[in-house]
Amino acid sequence: MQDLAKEKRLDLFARKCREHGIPVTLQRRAILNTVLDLDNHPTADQVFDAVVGQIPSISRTTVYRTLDTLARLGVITKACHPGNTVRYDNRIELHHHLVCQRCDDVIDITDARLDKVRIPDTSSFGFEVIDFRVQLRGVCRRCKKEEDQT
Amino acid sequence: MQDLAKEKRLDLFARKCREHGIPVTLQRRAILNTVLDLDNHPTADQVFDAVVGQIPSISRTTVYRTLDTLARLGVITKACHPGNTVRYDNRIELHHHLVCQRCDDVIDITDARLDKVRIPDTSSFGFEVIDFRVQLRGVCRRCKKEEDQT
DNA sequence: TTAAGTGCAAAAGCTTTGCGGGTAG
DNA sequence: CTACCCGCAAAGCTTTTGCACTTAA
Repeated sequence: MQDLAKEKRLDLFARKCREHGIPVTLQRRAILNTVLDLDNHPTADQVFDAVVGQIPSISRTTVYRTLDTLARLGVITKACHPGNTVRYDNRIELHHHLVCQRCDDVIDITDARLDKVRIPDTSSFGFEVIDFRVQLRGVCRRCKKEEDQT
Repeated sequence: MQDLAKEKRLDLFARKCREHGIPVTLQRRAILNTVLDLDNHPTADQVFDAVVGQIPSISRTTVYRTLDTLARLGVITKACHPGNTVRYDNRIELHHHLVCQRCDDVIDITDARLDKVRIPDTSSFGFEVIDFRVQLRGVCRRCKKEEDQT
């Protein structure tokens, strides 16, 4: 990521910390900084490997905790990525997903307008598109209720 | 899932097995059957818990292996679902993903037309949409090359 | 018959937890 | 000063591997 964009993100981070009353620590800054440099959807472990270069004494635990914190603050996002904890889906026809950002629940929806999305040309990536899916990200009914009670 | 749809899917499975020359075993049928009943994007472990009721002697290993096989045959799909192996994304602005179904790699793309997707009304789910992302699923350059060589 | 699948046990990964010492505000 | 954070070690999960036995075609 470019330096200017990085500066802006670090500022955003500082502001969010003040808003939420959480301290800006050396480790948090270093971890954010590292994620901004890593461009390909790293796992927590990959971030750890990269950040150890800057702070040799840092622990895995801190990296896991901090990434979660940064995502909660909205300074980075969690990517929906096929990973170790795979979920299986018994629908093979075109459909879409509501993904709750609080509880990670996924709800199926069908919508004719979404089905008609025009697929962009991906040949410059050498990528052949077979099908697609729209993820609508937000907050589900249950989590919204819990929020209201707080 | 309704009985008719289930029958059709079990037939599809049988056909795919013949095509690929792999045996239709008792376990595979039971596991597929179970996934078709389970409607909410189950993990392998949740499928195991459900299928043990039918075949008490079945092992976790078989469930893991079979789900992978079924997904390879295209009889079920893997859902991109936030799970244990979370990936983090340093982009917080609107963008989309090319997801390779062979190697699980994710490539970022931006596309003005995709950005303009009309979000459907999700109020009947009590779901509040905050943003969205289009996943284009297919085969990446590297995997396509490997396929050609085989 | 025979290639492939299955179950078991053990290993390998990944992530979380509890706790004493340390640090930002 | 004081609440919150950090590192460590250990526990807890989930998933994969190697091997001998069993089974579908």
